[in-house]
This record gives sequence, structure tokens and C-alpha cells, in this order.
Amino acid sequence: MSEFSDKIINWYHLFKRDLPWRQTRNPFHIWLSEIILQQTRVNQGLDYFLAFTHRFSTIEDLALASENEVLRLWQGLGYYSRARFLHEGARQIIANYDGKFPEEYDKILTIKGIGEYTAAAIASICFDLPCPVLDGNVYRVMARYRRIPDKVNSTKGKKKIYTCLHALIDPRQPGNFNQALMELGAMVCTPRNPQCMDCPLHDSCEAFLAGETGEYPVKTIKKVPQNRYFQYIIPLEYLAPDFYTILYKRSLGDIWARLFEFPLIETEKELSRDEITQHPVFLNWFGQDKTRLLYFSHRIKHQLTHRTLYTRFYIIISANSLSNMPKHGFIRVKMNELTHYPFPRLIESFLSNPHIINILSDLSNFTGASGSGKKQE
DNA sequence: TATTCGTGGAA
DNA sequence: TTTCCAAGAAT
Repeated sequence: MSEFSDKIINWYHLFKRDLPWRQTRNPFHIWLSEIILQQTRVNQGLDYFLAFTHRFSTIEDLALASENEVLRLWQGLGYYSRARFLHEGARQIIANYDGKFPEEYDKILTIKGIGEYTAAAIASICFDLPCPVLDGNVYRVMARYRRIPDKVNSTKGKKKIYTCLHALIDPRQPGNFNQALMELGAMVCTPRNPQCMDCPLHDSCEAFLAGETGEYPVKTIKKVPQNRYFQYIIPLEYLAPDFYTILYKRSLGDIWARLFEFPLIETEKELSRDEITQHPVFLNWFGQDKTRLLYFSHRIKHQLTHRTLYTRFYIIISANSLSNMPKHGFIRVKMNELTHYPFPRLIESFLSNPHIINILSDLSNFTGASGSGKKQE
């Protein structure tokens, strides 16, 4: 069609990466790959794509799984609402589309977790519909190509770029056109140090010709992350023949929604060990007499996009842990069944620390008879 | 429209 | 060590 699309599609055929989702037009697999790749690099998402396709052959398999299992498979990838919406979307397709992925853009858009970008990607790649995608890559490429001064994600900038793309997209191979533009953005027209000499568009790119690739795309100023202070209490209780602990499923409307964590005391500022073990919430949950502090961690910094978390973990031996806990939300689980539950990376990393594994695997002193505990900084 | 939702790799 | 930011969507 246009010279523009010929250039990028030829480049794409020569230099595209060989990725598993590029060997299929199965809507389930394309859908999955697009959700995984939202705000996520290929290298980070690859293993998750393979794990999901290995576990779930069809949309129905996914729909029949539990939310816990889906979140556990997603564990560590971040932005967990993607996993919840993927799961919900699968159930939606079973209920509303008889298990068959819809083949029209407007219907695809009705699926939970699928927005303008993902709907266009699936429509073009799977069903040859001439829907241009507009993601971060495409915005960057086009903002440079046409020196678009509007901020990323501004309505005005998006409108300009969509107008361009509708004129440029190759209706015979819209999927290749879209993927070529995104791959170019990911591999050549990168945010920092774009490789303009390798770019098939450099002889007509306005920003390159003006020596201003660094000025585009125009970005918005971002807010500084706010601090939060977490103290996790890991209670251990021996109920022959197993050790148990307490978990809490996080609720919607905050970070890590629907993931599990240990009983949490969140405070306005960082508290010392004594302030925690004397904290009203701690005393209310575990009492004063029947607990023994086995270990408390140093301060662990965990950086999220909009929050900086400062966390300490406290491992305690506590008789009758669950009896004083609030009835709602807390569950008692066997220590050796923690792998059934999805945890945020912060907690998963703590639990997989060799020193912590040692402590948790050597609890024989605490099987009911009085033993001697150790604690350390 | 602005904000919020993770994580890890690179500079 | 800090900052940036990567195939967005929901609210």
C-alpha cells in the first residue's frame, strides 16, 4: 500500500524477534500475550506466557480455574488486576459468546481487561481487521516521525496519531503493520539512544532530520512515590503434626488486591521492635504472654510505581494464634501449603531467603513443650 | 482527565 | 543508589 507500510513491514520480516505468540493466530494465545505484555517487557513475560499456555489449553480451561490458581501463576509479574480480568474475561466469553472468542472489534472491546489497544491488536492480528494499535511504542515512533508536541496519552495527540495510522495502515496485512510498528519502537526507536541509522524511516522522520529525537515524545511530569510502612507478623503455631500460620487476602482498592499476605500492621511511620510487640493491634491479636519473638528482619525497601514500602517481618511463636484474630478475612493454613497461595514479590522473596528457609525448617524446638528460641537482627 | 495498579532490567 | 520505564485499563 503506502511506502511507509512497505518500509516497516519489510524491516519487520527481516529483523523481528522469533516469539512464541508470533507462531499462531489463536485468539486465546494472542489475547493472553497482549495482556501479559501490557507495561511489561518481553523477557519478563515470556515464561508466564509459556506457563499459562501449558496449564490452560483453551479459554474454557482458564474459565474453570480458581482465581487463586490464576493469580498464583501470575505471581511475580505485577499489575495483578490483569490476571483477575483475564480470568473474568474467560468466564465472560464462556457465558456470552459460547466459549468462542468474538471476531468483531466492538465485541472484543466488551471483554474485561481489554481496552482500545488490546482490542485493536487482537482484531488485526487474529481477524485481519484494519484497526490501528496505539501503544507506547507506536506513540513514540509516530510522535518522532511527525514531531507531535502533545503529551503521551493526551486526547489531542492520540487523535492526531490515529488519523495518521488510518491513512497508513495496510488493509491487506493490518496485523503485520501493527506489529511492525511496535517492534520498531521496541527495538530501534527506543526511548533512550534510538538507533536511527538502523531505522527504515530515518529519511522521512521529522525528529531525526531535525536532530530532535530526544525531544519526543513529550512526557508528563510524574509524582514522587509516597512512603508506606508495613510490619508483617508471621505467627507460627504447632497443631500436631503440622505448623500453621495465618494469612489474609488483600481486598480491592489497594495494592496487591486479592493476593495473600501475613497479618499486617501498617503505621504512619517506622516503628521499632518494641513498639510493634507492644502495639495495641499486636497485643489484641496475639496477647502478651503466649508469644515468643523468633526473628525480626531488617528494614526492607520495596519500590512500587507510586509507593515506596518500608517493611519489617516478625516471626513469632504463638499458641492459639487464630483464636484472638478477627473472624473475618484471616485464615489458618499449613506452613507447607503456602505454595497454594499467590503472594506479592515482597513476601515471596522473604520466604525464599535461605536464612528464613533455615529458620522455618528448624522448628522442632517449638512443638508444644517449652523450648529455647533465638532471635536476631 | 488524573490517578492507580508491580516488577526488574538498564543507564 | 536512584531514576526511568515496558505491547494499558479501570476507575
